[in-house]
Amino acid sequence: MKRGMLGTVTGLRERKKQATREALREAALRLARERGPDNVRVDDIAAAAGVSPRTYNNYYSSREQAIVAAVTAERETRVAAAVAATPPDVGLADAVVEAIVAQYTDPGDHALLITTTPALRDAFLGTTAVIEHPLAGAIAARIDDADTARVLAAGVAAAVRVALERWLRPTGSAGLVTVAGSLPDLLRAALEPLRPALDAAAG
Amino acid sequence: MKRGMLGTVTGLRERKKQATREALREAALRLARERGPDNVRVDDIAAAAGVSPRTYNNYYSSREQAIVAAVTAERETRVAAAVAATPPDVGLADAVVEAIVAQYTDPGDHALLITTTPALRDAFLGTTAVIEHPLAGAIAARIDDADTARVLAAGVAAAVRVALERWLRPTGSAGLVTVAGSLPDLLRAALEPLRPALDAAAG
DNA sequence: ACAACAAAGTGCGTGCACGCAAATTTGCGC
DNA sequence: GCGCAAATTTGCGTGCACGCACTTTGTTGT
Repeated sequence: MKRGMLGTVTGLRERKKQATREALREAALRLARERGPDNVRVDDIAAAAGVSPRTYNNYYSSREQAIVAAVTAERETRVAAAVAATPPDVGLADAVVEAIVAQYTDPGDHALLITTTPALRDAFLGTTAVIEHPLAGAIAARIDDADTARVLAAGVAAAVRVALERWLRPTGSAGLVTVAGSLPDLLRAALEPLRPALDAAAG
Repeated sequence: MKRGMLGTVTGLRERKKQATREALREAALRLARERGPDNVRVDDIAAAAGVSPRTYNNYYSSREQAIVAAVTAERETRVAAAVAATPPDVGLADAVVEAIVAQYTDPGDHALLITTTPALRDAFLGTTAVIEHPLAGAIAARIDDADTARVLAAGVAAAVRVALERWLRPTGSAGLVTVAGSLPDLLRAALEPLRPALDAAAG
């Protein structure tokens, strides 16, 4: 198997695969915008991407995943990269928090699309799990304990999920205020309680 | 609607509902043991519990949930109760860790059944999310910040999930040792990195 | 260039989750 | 007891995820 100097595979196969992946998620996003998320069948997405319906499920394992994948793109790798690129004199807690906040600051406003449908909300919240492994790798590079890094990454991902839940809920249940501030603020607030754990592991 | 002095509903309706729930999960567990998890259709479970197949999905939203629900029973409420019952002179971190370890010490050995099928493994790992809300309540009773409690509970749940993943994986991928110790040990190890966060919130 | 091989795409069949609306059961005041 | 309103159960239809076997398409060694 021919490979580039870094782990990236240069073969036509792999390029075609990524192209199909991208075609699928972009088709999904476009159709969801046009018709509304509920009026898009999985067959439509597959047809728009020029593949069979069965192939769709070789790439995405639920109808909603393609849509949220188009929105979140490659957020997970960029979070990990941002942590890895942070100079060592910045504390681990700061590195992680800033990386998260930066990557979750949404340039294009996809919030409207996501909040529309409950199933999309859930799929979107599920994406927090994806950052877990890359982030664990980035943290492990700064502390020398891979197991601890894994737990911390999982904790961070969980905190991010909590922040996103608060952001997506207009109101709690009964009259309680639950000030839904800006997403960056919510993220910082949710990550705050984990700072001691990150600092302790890095110290 | 008539209610007891505590939140519990005394009506026949609610009792029947819980009875159905229990009948379903016990039927699911029994059939899974008898035939093996893959040879149990959702219709069989419903029939064994004396309800229609459609009703099954009014109680459990996936085929595997009933089985794991039978195994985990009401672990989540007992974890929360254990934390709440811990005397205040015990640190929050100790209270949480011991409560988790105690409730995840499995009297009946269901490990064999769970590890058999990938889908069951996933469903079992999914149950960690259920302890999140009760645990958040119990933690919130000890620190006066509900938002922080929520994040900490989510972090703890995530750590438990990591521990369970390690427990269920015989080996990593390539030759790496990854000593899969006893579950209590794995739980303590996974929760260790979060202690600073718990202590900081309690202090 | 060509053959052998591996990997991705496809069609089909099965089981499943869930929305919806009709039928049944339960709780409660009379 | 009686009947009404609400909650629960049920049947049905639809869309979906995925295992499996097979075809198509890159890739690799000679």
